[in-house]
Amino acid sequence: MARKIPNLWQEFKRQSIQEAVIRLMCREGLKSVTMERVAQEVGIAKGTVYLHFPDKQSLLESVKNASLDPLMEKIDEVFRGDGSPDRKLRAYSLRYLAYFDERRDLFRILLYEREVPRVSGSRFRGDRYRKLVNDTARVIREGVKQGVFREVDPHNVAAMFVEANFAILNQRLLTDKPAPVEDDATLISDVFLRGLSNGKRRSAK
Amino acid sequence: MARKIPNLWQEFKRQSIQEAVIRLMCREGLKSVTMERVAQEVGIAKGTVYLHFPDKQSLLESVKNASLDPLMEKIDEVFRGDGSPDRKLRAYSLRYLAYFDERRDLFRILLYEREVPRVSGSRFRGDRYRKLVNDTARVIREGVKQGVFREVDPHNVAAMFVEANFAILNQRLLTDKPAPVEDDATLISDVFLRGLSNGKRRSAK
Amino acid sequence: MARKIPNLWQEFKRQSIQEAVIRLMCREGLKSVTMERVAQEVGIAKGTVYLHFPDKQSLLESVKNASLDPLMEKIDEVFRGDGSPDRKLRAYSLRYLAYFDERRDLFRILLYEREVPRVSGSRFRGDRYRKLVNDTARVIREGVKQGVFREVDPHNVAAMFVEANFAILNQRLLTDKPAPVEDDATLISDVFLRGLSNGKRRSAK
Amino acid sequence: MARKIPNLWQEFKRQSIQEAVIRLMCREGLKSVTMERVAQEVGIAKGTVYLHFPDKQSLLESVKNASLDPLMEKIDEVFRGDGSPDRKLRAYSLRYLAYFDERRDLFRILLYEREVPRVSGSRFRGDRYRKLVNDTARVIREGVKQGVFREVDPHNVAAMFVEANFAILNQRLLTDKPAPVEDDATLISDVFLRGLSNGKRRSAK
DNA sequence: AATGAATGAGGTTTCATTCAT
DNA sequence: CATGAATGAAACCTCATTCAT
Repeated sequence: MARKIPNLWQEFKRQSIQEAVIRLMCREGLKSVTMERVAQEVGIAKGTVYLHFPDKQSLLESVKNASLDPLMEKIDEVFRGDGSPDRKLRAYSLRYLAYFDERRDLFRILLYEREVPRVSGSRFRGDRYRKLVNDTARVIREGVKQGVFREVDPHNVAAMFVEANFAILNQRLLTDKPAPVEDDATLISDVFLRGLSNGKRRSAK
Repeated sequence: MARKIPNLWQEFKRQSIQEAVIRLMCREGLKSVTMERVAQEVGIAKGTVYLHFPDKQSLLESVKNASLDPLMEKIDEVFRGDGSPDRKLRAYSLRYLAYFDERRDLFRILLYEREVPRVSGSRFRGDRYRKLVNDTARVIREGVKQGVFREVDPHNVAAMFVEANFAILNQRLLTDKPAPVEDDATLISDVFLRGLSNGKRRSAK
Repeated sequence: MARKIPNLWQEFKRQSIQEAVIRLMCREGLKSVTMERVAQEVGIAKGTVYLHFPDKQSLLESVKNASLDPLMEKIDEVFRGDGSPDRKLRAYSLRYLAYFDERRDLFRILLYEREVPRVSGSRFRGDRYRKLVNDTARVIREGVKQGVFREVDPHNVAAMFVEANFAILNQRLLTDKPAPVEDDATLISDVFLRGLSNGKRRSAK
Repeated sequence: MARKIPNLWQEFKRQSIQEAVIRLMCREGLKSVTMERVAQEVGIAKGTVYLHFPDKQSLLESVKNASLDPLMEKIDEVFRGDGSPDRKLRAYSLRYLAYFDERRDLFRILLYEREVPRVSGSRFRGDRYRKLVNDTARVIREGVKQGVFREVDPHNVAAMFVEANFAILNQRLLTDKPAPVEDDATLISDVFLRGLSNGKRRSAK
């Protein structure tokens, strides 16, 4: 039990550093995020940062992860829930857009600026992205099995869906005053759910 | 006419340099693309590169443009043609995926690696991306006007469509043996055309 | 008190670098003063120089200032003293010439060589030069008010006086064996004090 | 006689280049005076400049000389004339200040900007400067011999005189709207002629 | 005589990382 | 654990000068 205290303390400092990075990014742009400035911002010495992160790459990665993990959890939750597949997809879009709507400043940098590690080289090789697509694919596969969706390749459609959400996200991040989250989320869902809708079931309705 | 020769020669050298960059990128990754190495690769002096490109940024940009411009032209051609809006979208997907299928190596880096200039900071602010979305939006707007598509926001849907194509592109670039281009192109078109299909027209069927 | 030690150490290293610059200047000329060579001369790494001076410009500037400040202080002292205006001018010349008589080597470069920052572009716009002229003008104005000097434009005459001292300084720096400092100082003062002498006072003789 | 034509032509081109340098200096500052830009400005090739000047240093030097030579000639003329020594000094100041009053732009750069060769390293080692002081010294020596001036070291006083004129010149170049040339010239002459005046002669008056 | 493409030495600056204290 | 001075590789860019045509 005495072991746990330092761990908590360690964890606290890790977070302090990550937050400093975020503050720096938002305030002065990625270019200003040097190990020196980060340490300064936390109020510790440059060398100390290296006690918590092996190198800069890892630090930025961890910041990105820390920023995206809550979203991933929310989506996990949605997917693990017991709504129907189409409802799950609708919920996905809504949560997704809503999440980025807060902290627009941060994500503008985290997503757009080159040099933020795309987790092992590229956003598209990232575990996170793959998991997202896979999980979505599972939902779609489920929908197909249930006859809610027509016969399509779940994995490909999932990629399209994820990416389409990303597209709208980008439109929103770049617009100064985006439309209400609900409207855009509905747009995505509508296009996709129609696109996936099973003719039979529909006419049956 | 004697005047044209040096221009051709200049152009040839510009291309030699661009090709050196591409070779370097593919062989050793973007990190190895320094002005020094590029010059070495071409077999000229560092300073000579600067006779053809004002700075590194411009060089990388030109490489990217040179790589993507032919695609943009093909798509322009499709959009300027006189097919119906839905046919245009189908053609878009097909040309798009087919184009990247050649030169997979190059685009893996050009698209994924951070630090390749996204033309003024970000792929999503890039002129090319904007133009693509705008042009696509025009097609969709046309489709809506003609009653082929239901009432949607053409710009947002265009963004989704463009990005969905990109999604599939990514899937293909990351897979070792992707499905036939036609299959994937059909998938995209099917989802979107269904998703956009006008109820009335449907019922008219 | 323990805090003061690093500050002293810092200051010491700053001075080591400045001295290296001076040594380099004197030995091999200004052209050889590159950041690389300076570091080499001190026996530290190139980057370390930048821990003490933000850039090369600042370094050279600081060397010049460090070299001239003691003189400025001496002259300030003279001017703040309570001698009569003519005595102050005499003292000025004497201190001025005496100061440069030591360290002739250094000043030959510091004053003559192009490229030593003239503090904001030119020796004649420099704060130091302006202050010198202004302070001298004040002394002359005082002399005029007291009736020691005849009515002249204090600022213009001050410029002449300062520059005439500089002229003699140059003559001295360029001669291998200059006359005694006192003789030259007396010469300047004599010419100027006569030139400024008030007719009335004269006739009073 | 056929030989003379190419010489004139050569001379013309030399001057074209010098003028280009002057234009460039005045328009964009010394930093923009690269061999490339100079050639561009003349409308010839970079290499051609080197047919007329062995290197950049020489070019700038020649520009400075070409700009100052006419002044030197005027002063020579004055000194060779048969006025009395004091009249010669008065004339010197007048011509000197008047000369710089035209072309203020050019001389601001030529005199102030570092990096314009001071002719073999320094303005004070320059032949021109030395000649000026020597010639002036000769005039003063003459004045002493004639009993117009009291016994002083002609060379040192000459240096002071030359430099004092320079001082006023600087004041004028730096002021936006300087006093009339005559006023400043009179000031210098008055101070110096008084300072040099022979007591006896005066009282004799 | 003229050209101008090519050179490459030379310079400044940045910053991730190390390590002695 | 923490520090922060020191490092030095690495990158970009400039431009005077040369020389084959």
